[in-house]
Amino acid sequence: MSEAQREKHEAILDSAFEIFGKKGFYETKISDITEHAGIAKGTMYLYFKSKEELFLAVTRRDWEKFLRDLNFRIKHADGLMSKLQRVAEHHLEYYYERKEHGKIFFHAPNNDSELMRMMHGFLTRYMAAVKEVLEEAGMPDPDFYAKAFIGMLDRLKMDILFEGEFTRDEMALRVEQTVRLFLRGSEQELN
Amino acid sequence: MSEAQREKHEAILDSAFEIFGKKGFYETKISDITEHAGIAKGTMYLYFKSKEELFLAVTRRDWEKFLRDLNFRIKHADGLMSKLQRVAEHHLEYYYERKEHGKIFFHAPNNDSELMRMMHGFLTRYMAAVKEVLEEAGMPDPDFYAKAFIGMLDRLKMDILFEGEFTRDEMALRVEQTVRLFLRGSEQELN
Amino acid sequence: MSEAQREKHEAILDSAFEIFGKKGFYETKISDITEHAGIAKGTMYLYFKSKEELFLAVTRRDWEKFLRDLNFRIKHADGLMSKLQRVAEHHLEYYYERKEHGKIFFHAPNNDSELMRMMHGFLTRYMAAVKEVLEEAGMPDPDFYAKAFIGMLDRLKMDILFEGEFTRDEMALRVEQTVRLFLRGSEQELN
Amino acid sequence: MSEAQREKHEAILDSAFEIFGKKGFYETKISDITEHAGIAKGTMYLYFKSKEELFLAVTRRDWEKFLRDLNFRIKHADGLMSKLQRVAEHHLEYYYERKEHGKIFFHAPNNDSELMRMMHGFLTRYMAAVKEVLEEAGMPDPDFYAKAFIGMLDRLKMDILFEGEFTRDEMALRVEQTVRLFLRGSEQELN
DNA sequence: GATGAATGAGCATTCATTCAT
DNA sequence: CATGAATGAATGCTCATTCAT
Repeated sequence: MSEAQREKHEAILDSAFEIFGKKGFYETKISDITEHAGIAKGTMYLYFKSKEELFLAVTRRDWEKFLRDLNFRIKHADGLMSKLQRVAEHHLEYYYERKEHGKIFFHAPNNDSELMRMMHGFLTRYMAAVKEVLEEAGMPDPDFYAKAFIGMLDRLKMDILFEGEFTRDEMALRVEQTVRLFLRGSEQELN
Repeated sequence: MSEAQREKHEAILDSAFEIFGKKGFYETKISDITEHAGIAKGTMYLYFKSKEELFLAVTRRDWEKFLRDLNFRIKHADGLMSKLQRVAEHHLEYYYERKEHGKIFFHAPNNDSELMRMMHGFLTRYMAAVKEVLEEAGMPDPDFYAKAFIGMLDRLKMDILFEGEFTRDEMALRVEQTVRLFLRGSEQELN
Repeated sequence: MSEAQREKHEAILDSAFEIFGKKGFYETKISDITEHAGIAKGTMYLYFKSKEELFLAVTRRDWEKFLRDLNFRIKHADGLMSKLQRVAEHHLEYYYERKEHGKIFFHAPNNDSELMRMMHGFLTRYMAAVKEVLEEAGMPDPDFYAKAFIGMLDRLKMDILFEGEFTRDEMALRVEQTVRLFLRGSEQELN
Repeated sequence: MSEAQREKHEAILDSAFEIFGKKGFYETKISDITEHAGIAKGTMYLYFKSKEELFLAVTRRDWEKFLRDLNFRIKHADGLMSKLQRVAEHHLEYYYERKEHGKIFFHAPNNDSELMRMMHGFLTRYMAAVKEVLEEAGMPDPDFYAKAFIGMLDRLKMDILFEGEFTRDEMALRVEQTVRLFLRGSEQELN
C-alpha cells in the first residue's frame, strides 16, 4: 500500500468514526461516510469489504489506541493508588473526548459474531491490565476487584455522555473519589 | 379498551420483548413479532403507532417493573447493608432472568430522542432509590456513591450476559463481595 | 391462494414473458416487469422469491404448455408421416408465435444450475415424445433419429426468428419438406 | 501495431475466449479477463473499445477460423457424400473442442445489434458453403437442404456440450449416421 | 376490530470505464 | 505504452406502513 493509500485508508476510518459515532451503525449510510470523506462511494469498497468490516476496523483502531495509552500510563505511575488513578483518568478522558460519538458504544451491528468476539477480547485485555495492577499490590480475587473498579468507572461515563455540563475539573474530582471509594469503601464516610 | 384488547396489547408486548431481546431493534421485523404473537401484521398498528413506539412501550414496561420490584425489596429490608444487598440482588437477578435477551440492552433505535429521555428518566429514578438508602444512613455525596454502586453492579452484568456458566450461587457470592467492597473498600484485603 | 391472487400471479408471468422475451434476462429490470404489469416492485416478491425464480417460472410455464400441446397433437394423428407432420407444425408454430420473444431462448441466467436441469428435463421429454412415435413405427436407433428430426426443425426456427418475411404458408411448405427429407432423404431429389 | 502489441492483442482474445466461454458474457468481469491474461485492467481498453467489442472480436475470430477450416476441408474432399462427411466432422469437432466453453454459444450480450448482424453473416456464409456442395451435386432447393443438414448437426452438439461421456468414436458414428440419414432418409431403416 | 396484500422509499454493493501517473 | 485507483450509475431486494375488505 502506497503512502497516499495509507492516508486514504485513515481518512475513511476517521470519517467512519465520526459518522458511526454520531448516528450509530444502522442509521449510517455508506454515502454519509464517503461524502464526509470527500470520496466516491465505490472507493470505500476498495479499502474495506463491507459496511460491517468498516465498523469493525473503526472499533478495533479505537480500542487498540485505548489499550496502548492505558498501558503507557500505568507503566509510568508508581504505587497502587497512583496507578489506579491513571486508569480512572484514562477511562474517563476517553469518554470525555468521545462525548460527541456516544452512539458508537451502543449501536454495533447486531448479529456480527466477529465483532462480539473482538469486543470480548478487548474487555479481557482491559481487565487484565487492571488485574495486574491489583495483583502487584497483593490484592486477593483480583478478577472480581478489577471488574468492580472498571464498573464504577463505566457508570460514570454516563454522566459524561449524557450531561452536557460535565467539566474537566469535575472529572478530576470523580477520579479521586472513585479511587478512594474503591480502596477505602464508603463506610469511612459515615460518622 | 376491552378485556380482550388489553390481553392482545400485552401479548404484543410479550412477543416484542422476546424478539427485540433476541435480535435487537434493527434486526427485528414487525412480522417476526406479530407472527410470534399469532396475529396479523396490521393488528400491531392498531395498538402501537410504530415500531419505535412499540420498542418504547416494551422498554418502559420492563423498567417500570424493575423499579417497582426494587422499591418493594428495599422497603422490606432493614439497615444499610441489608438494603444494599437487596439492591444488588435485584440488579443481578434482573439480568440473570434476561440472559437470553441481552440484545435489548444494546440495540435500541439510534435517533429516537424520546427513548433517550425515557432511559435517562429511569436511570435517574433508579439512582434516586439507591441515593435515598445512602442518605438515610447519613452518607455524604450520595449522588456519587449511588452511581458508583450501580456501576459496580452493572459491570458484573457482563459476566452474566456473556458467560454461559454463571450460576445463581456465584451470583449470591458476587452480591456479598460487591456490598463489602462498596462499604469497606478493597484495601482491607491487603495485609 | 385466492382467485385475485392467481390472476396477479398470471399477470406477472405474462409481463415477465413479454419483457424477458424482448430483452433477455440480464437486460431486464424487475421494475420493467412490474411497471408493465401495473404493480409495485415489491409485489413481485410476494409471488416469486427472486428474479431467477421468476425467470424459471416463466420458462417452465411456456415449456409445459409446449409439451402438453405437442402430445395432444400427436395423439390425434395417425401414422408415422402424419404424426411427424404434427410435430413439425407444432415446433415451427411455437417459434412463429414467439417471433417477438426470441431473446428468451438465448439469454437465460448463466450460472443457474436449476434452470439447466429444468431445460435438460424438457428437452428429454420432447425427445421422448418423438422417439415414441418413431419406435411405434418400428424405427431402429430412435434416439438418434429423434434428435436429428428435432435438429432439422430447430434450425428452421432461425429463419422464423430472424427473417421478418416468413409467412405461414412458407411454414407449411417447410413442414412438408422436412418430413419428406427425414423419411426419404435428399438423394431422391438427385436425378 | 508492433509485434509485441499484436501478441498482447492475441493474448487478450485468448483470455477472453477462455473466460467468456466458461461464464458467459454477463457473468464475466473485465478484471477476470485481464487478470487471467496477466495485464492491467486499463490495458484492455487500449486494444478494445468496450466489453461488447471485445466479445465481438472473440466471436469473430472464432467463427472466421471455423469457416476457413471448413472450406479447406471441403476443398480437399471428393464427391457429395465425402464432402458432407467433412462438413459434419468439422461441425461436431468444433463443438467437441469447445466442450468446456459452452457458455459462449448461449450468452452473448442481449441488445447488441452488431453482434446479431455478425452472427447472421456467419451463418449465411456457413450455409452458403454447404449449399455450394449440394448445388454442385445437382440437388434442387439447396437452401432448404443446407439448413436441414446443418440443423441435424447442430442438434447433436447438445449431446456433446451436455453429456460428459461423449467420445470421439461416438462422434465418428454420429457423422456417418447423419450423412446417411440426410441422403437416404430414415424410412429405409423400416422393414 | 382484524387482516394481509400492496406499496415504494431506501440502500448496500458491483463493475465498466476513465485518466493521472 | 501500461497501470490500477477512483468513479458513480445502476439495480435487486427489504420491510415499515397503509387501507380495502
